[in-house]
Amino acid sequence: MLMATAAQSLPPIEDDHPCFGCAVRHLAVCGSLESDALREFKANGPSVDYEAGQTVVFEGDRAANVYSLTSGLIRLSKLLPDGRRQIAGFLFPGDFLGITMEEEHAFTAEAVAPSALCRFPRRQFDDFVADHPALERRLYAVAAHELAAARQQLVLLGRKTASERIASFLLMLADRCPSMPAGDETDFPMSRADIADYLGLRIETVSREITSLKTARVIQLTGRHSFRILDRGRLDQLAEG
Amino acid sequence: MLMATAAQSLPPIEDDHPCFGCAVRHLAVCGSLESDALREFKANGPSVDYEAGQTVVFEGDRAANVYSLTSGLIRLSKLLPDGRRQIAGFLFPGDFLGITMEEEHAFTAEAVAPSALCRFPRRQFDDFVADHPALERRLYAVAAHELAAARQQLVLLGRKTASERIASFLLMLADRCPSMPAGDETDFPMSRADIADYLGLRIETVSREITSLKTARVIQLTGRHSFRILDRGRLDQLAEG
DNA sequence: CGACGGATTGAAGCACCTCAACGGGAGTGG
DNA sequence: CCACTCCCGTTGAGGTGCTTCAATCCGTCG
Repeated sequence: MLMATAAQSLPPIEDDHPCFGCAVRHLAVCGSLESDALREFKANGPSVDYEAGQTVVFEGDRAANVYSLTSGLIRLSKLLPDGRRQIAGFLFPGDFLGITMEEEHAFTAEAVAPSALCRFPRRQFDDFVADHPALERRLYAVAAHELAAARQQLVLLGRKTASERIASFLLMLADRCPSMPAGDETDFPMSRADIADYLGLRIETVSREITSLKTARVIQLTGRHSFRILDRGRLDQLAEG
Repeated sequence: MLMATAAQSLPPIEDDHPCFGCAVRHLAVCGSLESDALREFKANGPSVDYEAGQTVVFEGDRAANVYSLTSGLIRLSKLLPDGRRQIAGFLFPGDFLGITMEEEHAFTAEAVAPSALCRFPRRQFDDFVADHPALERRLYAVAAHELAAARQQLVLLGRKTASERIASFLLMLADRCPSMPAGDETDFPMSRADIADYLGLRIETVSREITSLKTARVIQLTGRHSFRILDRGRLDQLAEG
């Protein structure tokens, strides 16, 4: 129903359109473009694939390209000199990679799972955006949304306890990537190490807190990388502090 | 010299212009507008003043207005149900308040020091932005910049130690608000409590770490709310981890 | 089967927090 | 002018939540 709503406002495209069948057009920045404009846009943006673990952009690289994620999962991270790592966020299908006015990427982007992206040369992308106000607005909306999410994460990292962080994280996952068949199950492709570096914890702590939630019958582990929420109210309560 | 550079690209305005003499036009979003457009813009944006401690917008308030800070200092914060507080950022003169596509403000904005802002009704502001691509681009640039700053802060909160956080904070201050007369001195108007809630620490820890830096001759306290950097290299090193 | 990497569990340590006392500058009133 | 108070910041002592170090478990793959 949500998709239908989004689809209603989505400009229609033809069967032979290069973006026909794109599963995330209603989510991505592309969704703001009319058929012809989108065709022109996509002409500059070949699809590129990355395997799990591969790096899309390195921190400090010249920001020569921007990307739109069509499938898979990307992590944005930064490394301190001594090896400590912080993951600033995950990109899900439909998300945009390359919100910056700087010359260099500030964060490393790596594929967590096999991922496909549309890649656009930065220069051409900027020119194209300048000619398409709807796209520019959409980009601003995306940036504003990412900013709000990042600030929300600041609250988590600055003030929440380990169990509150885990609860918040599980809720976020349940919201963003519900498993396809059974709606009540959620699977997450990232490792415990990724979760830890995203939540500012150690993997042992992540493991312990997840076990603790399991023991308390708040969640049920349906696999190493999937779970089911048993007591949503309790989880909400925990996440809020 | 920096100001001169910025001023070169700044559209000139007349002596009788309502924004004539505005000290932050080269920093603010307004800087992207030509004289006439700026005049029209400012016609919708009266100046409003707040005293230290007063709230500009409450978390959850309908986002009816947006603001441009012309002088003073604003903090963006969020409160957890049990009173824990996290400050997501500080706004300095020239900064924009109201980057959001949501209906409600996600954070509370309070004046840390006496502050003056130009206030614009959100609706009119959006309409105006839609008619002025240069302003729209500037807003996107501002949002991208804020996003990068927020993500950098995520690294600090997630992975840095107390002394690294303090070092990073002092460097940020030295960068953003150098005291007017002597360039090597920096004063900061916020309390230890504000610093603590920004860095995810307790005030006692902030106090101890500052004392520690003072004892190590890395900084010199020139007052309760001002300091001088004695060993920049060491401070950089500490901040990096 | 044996080895490897990711995840879990246990025990001990430490960085930061909590609680509590003290200090010092600003404002007030005698 | 001093005494008093209040608020903010500092300092000290003890506690704890998460980390660190280490062992074990388990699914996967050669």
